[in-house]
Amino acid sequence: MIESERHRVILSAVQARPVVTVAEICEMTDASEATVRRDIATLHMQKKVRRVRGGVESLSPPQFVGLSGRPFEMNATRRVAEKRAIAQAAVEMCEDGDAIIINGGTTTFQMVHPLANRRCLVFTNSFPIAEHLLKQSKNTVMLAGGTIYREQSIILSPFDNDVTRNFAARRMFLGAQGVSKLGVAEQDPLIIQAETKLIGQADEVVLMVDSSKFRNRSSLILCPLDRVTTIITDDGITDKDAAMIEAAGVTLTVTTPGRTEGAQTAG
Amino acid sequence: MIESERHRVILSAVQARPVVTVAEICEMTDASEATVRRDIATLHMQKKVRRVRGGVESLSPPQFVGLSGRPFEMNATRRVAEKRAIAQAAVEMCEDGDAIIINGGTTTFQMVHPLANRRCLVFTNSFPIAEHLLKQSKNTVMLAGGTIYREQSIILSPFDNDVTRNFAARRMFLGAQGVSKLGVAEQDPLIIQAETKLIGQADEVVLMVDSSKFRNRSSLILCPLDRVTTIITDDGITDKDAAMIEAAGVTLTVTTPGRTEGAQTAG
DNA sequence: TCGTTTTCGATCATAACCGATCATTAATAC
DNA sequence: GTATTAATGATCGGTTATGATCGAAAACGA
Repeated sequence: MIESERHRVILSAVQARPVVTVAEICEMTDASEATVRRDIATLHMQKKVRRVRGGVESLSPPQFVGLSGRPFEMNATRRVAEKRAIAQAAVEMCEDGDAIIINGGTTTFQMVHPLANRRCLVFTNSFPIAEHLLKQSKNTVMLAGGTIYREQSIILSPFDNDVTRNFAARRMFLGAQGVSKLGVAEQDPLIIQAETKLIGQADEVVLMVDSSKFRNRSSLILCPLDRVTTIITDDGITDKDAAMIEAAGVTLTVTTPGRTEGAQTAG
Repeated sequence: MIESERHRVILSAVQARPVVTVAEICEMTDASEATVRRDIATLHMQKKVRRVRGGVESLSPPQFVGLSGRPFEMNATRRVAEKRAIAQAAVEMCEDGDAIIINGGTTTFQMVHPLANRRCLVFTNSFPIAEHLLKQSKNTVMLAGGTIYREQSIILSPFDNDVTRNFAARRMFLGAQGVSKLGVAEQDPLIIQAETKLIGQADEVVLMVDSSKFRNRSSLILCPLDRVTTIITDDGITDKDAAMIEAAGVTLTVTTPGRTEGAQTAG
């Protein structure tokens, strides 16, 4: 087995469960202990995994797994201030009693805090979002059924005929990896699959992306831009991108991360 | 089980109930008392848990409001020893790779700890069970879709065509409020509804009830006794009840709460 | 208060793990 | 074909974790 192959095996093993021992990896790869240790050292240097005595563990789970208090930690996510402001603006679009869909993602996750004292009907495919809303809010929570994918922390069912098809919402809130005139883009096929299932169940689609996402090029297009009703972003957006959005007939809401309240609407 | 793995287990266990004893952690991790003490000391230094005489406790007591405001954890503290012994015996029926269904309940919830180092495919309608298995075990977790009911902490969908129908398991593990020759009884119609959905998806049904449940009179019959393959209970069961079970052609497993190993099978 | 039981901390031998080194093998270049 | 390089596996010494033992300390019951 070649080196990159082993690395792949290790990475996938680590995301399948919290911790994998050296011996287990030896067995999986038919490599010697020495080689596995070298692989682990390499991946550790690349910050792909955390090395612990006896084996490796995933880099993310200490937060995602380590419940107690806040689910997956802010530290893991970049541009928290922007995401918080965007999430705040998103929640301000909701009223008590609304039926909304919140797709899993680090930006949408920020909605759980402003949602704390709302009473909406929330459908989500994100385990951390459901967990947080359950424990810290009075919203009614509905969850998609299926396998829980640890890495993405989303729940996805291979079957089409699940509870998702029976839920109709006024709005769906959605994060994404990239936005361009080609449409809304993601990187992970699994996430595409999960989002595609939900996107048809809402009248309006609200896309929540910080301004850096307009510079991202991701290969997988989720949907065209005109499927989106509203885009919420931060004030780092360029005039050119703003023009592009308005040209597509999409409402643009620009937030100012500094202030808590700060949400100015334009377009 | 390596160090970081044990730490995970401890953190997760502490979060499940207010205080966990050293002996309990030994059992969960297959480690010696000395090692567990060292682990506790380490976590205490890291301010992850509080070390108390006899075991560990959570740093944040208020965190213990489960999904609902109160009931889950409180309820779970009744007859814990019995429930844990029963859960232990239940897990011993499982092998790695098995597809099993675990219905929500305080008795079945105790299965999450012995399941820590198994690798099964677990389908559940219980949010807390999914949460714990996800965070502290290597098992693949599948979750039923639907509304999350805080009081019962189960997930239930009003629709029949959900992911549940596509899951076939070897065994289903089930708790109940009462058992008599009339059958398996519950008190909450919602729980009846949830259990009915699952009970048809498994070849064998394993009923986990502590011996006090044989004296309970609940009005809602879930299923007749002969739908159950095995009943696991504790040694408080009367000869009369044992005879009744055997007369119904059900295998009876009696556990001895005091001992760690203690599971004697008869019938 | 005393004696009993449980829990704790320290010590030590053992075992597991790690890092470094070196010989061997495989791949590639010349 | 050989030479060069990288990767791998085995070995070994040092380090760290582990489990058993035992005496001390703390809780408990009378």
